[in-house]
Amino acid sequence: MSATAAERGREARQRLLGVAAELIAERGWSAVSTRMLAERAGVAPGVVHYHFTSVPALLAEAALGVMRALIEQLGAGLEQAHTPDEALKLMVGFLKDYDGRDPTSLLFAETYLAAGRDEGLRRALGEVVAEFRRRLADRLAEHGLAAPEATAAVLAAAIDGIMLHRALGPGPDTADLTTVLDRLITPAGSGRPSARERTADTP
Amino acid sequence: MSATAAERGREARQRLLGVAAELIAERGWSAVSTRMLAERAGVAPGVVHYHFTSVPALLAEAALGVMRALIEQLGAGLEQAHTPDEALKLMVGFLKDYDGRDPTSLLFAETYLAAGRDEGLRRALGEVVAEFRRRLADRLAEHGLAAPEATAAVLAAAIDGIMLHRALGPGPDTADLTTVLDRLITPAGSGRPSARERTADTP
DNA sequence: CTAGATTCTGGTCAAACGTCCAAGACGTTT
DNA sequence: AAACGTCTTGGACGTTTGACCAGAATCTAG
Repeated sequence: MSATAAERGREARQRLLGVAAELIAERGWSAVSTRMLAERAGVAPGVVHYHFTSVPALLAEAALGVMRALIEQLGAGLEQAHTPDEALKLMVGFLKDYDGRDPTSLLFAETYLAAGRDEGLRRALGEVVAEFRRRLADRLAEHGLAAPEATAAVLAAAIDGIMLHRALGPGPDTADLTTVLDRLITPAGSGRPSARERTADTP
Repeated sequence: MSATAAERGREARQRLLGVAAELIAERGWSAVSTRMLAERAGVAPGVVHYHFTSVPALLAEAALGVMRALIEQLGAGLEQAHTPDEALKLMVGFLKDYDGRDPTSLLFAETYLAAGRDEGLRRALGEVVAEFRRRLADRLAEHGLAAPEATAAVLAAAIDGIMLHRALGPGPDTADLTTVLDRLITPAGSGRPSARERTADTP
């Protein structure tokens, strides 16, 4: 088996993936070109089609890689949260880092849209989102919140939507956001969370 | 002044705007080309640059036109709503029509992203969203809801985010969605029954 | 040291791109 | 009839695109 040659190849491949994620955010999914990728990655144009079957295939692999890593990180954080409030705080904290104008947020949005035009990408991305929703719903259900799946879906969607809107201009600050989103996990008519609308048994 | 010639010109211009909105949704913002637009609009390629200074300028005008019209329509509906619940029902009703895979939803998302790469478009789109948020916040404030601006921002963002996520696969149905979003306009600890159970009492 | 993989280079290819323009078409005005 | 304003035509321009490939380079294995 080769060691140095294969390693350099793997490195070039990885560099291309990283550069692809950057460029998707900067220029938009369909505006990323073979030569752009090659130049920024510091390789000859031909290398792109040596490591990947096509440019869209490279973009899809790059985007899914970043998204899976991030979702995994956030999901792992959720496992540490002991109350829905902690989970919410964690998610709002994410909103601080990813404000809709940064490369990661843009990559997410671009990938969402590209998924609508690529069946394979759509399926893969759908799985990533579904898994995160499931993990969040599990956390919420553990604490007896009503309609945990729907709540998780709305919460996750709200986070993404807020990122999108923020890119257009200033929105509510973190404190106000937390106050409002907190309503989602604090059912009406209760003085304290998980006191009245409890429908599931906590283990 | 000419009459028929100018009229035909105006018609071709309008047709190009309509076709541009379609193609942005179908192919993505940066994948719409001069010849594509001309062919579908049934005009010669040269007509595009006769009526518009550039392709991006045409795309921006087309997208803003559609979005302004839609936001205006929804805003007008809000003026008719007498309670936050009615406003919420109206917005969830919109979600039924625009589910994230339809041309209008895609146009919205594409324009959001394109705005990040075009200062002029960003400003114009920001104004459209801000005006809608303002109208929604006014409605919510009229009924004494706490933090009406932040609530309106979150509600509007949640709607957009839900549309995005829906494009990837089935999410919660309308009823569950209404239940959860209802929490946003029915603060906890208010002592009042859930908004769903109330009918038309005004404080 | 040679034979065999693997990776990289730099260029070619047809096609499509945005933009522009000279010439034609058409109805109105003089 | 002639001149005019407005819109349309179809092609030309230079550039860039995705994909591809023959050969050079580099490394491993025998």
